Amino acid sequence: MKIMEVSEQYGISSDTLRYYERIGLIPPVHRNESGIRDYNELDLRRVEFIKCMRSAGLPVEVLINYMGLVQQGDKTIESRKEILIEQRDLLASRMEEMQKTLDRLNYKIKVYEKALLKKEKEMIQVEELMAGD
Amino acid sequence: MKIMEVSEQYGISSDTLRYYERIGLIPPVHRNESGIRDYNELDLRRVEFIKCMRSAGLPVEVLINYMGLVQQGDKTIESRKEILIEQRDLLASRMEEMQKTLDRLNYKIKVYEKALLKKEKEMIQVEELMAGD
DNA sequence: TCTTGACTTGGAGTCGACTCCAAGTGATAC
DNA sequence: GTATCACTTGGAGTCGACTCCAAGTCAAGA
Repeated sequence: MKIMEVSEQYGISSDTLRYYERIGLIPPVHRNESGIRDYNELDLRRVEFIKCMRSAGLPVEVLINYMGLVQQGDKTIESRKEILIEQRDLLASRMEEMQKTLDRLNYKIKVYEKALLKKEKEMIQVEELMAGD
Repeated sequence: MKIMEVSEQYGISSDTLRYYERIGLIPPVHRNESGIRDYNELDLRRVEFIKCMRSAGLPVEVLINYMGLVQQGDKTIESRKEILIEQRDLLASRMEEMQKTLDRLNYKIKVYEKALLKKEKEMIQVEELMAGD
């Protein structure tokens, strides 16, 4: 699969895909005879994993570190697990924070809706007054 | 309340508080006779609101826009409500995305735990072998 | 054969959101 | 009264994460 197709399939620009490879976030991608990137199954799985983790805001640096450990095989499982636990906890607490904000936004929206209803009512009263009955 | 106290109370650097004021995110803060910021009740409520919204990732630009409308009074309630609804929906969908990642992290952590248990078991078997019974 | 177009590289530029800095002022502590 | 310290300003610098660019290579089509 060529870089453009990967880019379209995952919604990641080819610039970003190359950037990820350059900084070592994704190990060197498989190439064809002409030296052009030809993503294989494993490459795609990595792209998809990174996309998922990045979409939740996990820092690139942490992911570089994690992916490096994956490359080193089973002896790094313990430290990989620790990284994931740390990031999971951070993610969970960010989500709690966001939930608070979400609740607050919903509350404010409700308040505004009430205010708008009240306004409308007043308008109707004015109309009735102007109708003169 | 002086800028340093506000900074400590809300965990926002005084540089950031001044920055927020400069870009119009927070309307000019009350000053004492010597021209030094002296946050009053209303100023503090605004700081707290901004802190909450920023902690969930609402963009500064959107908040500047919203705060500007608040300053213009009741005639802007409709557009303010629309902004909040848009941001609420964006926030909710970001949280859904994050939930997927959270689930995936939890799953991977479990897999790693199993792998570690298996490893440990093998170690014990090796020990038993070396004990020679 | 020449052009088109997708790819390659390394490096520079951008963006959002701060964060730091230098130079200056004014009030409190010794 | 002078030293210290928090404050003031405008502007420059930083950081993370891309995003864009120029110059070059290569394969396929008119």
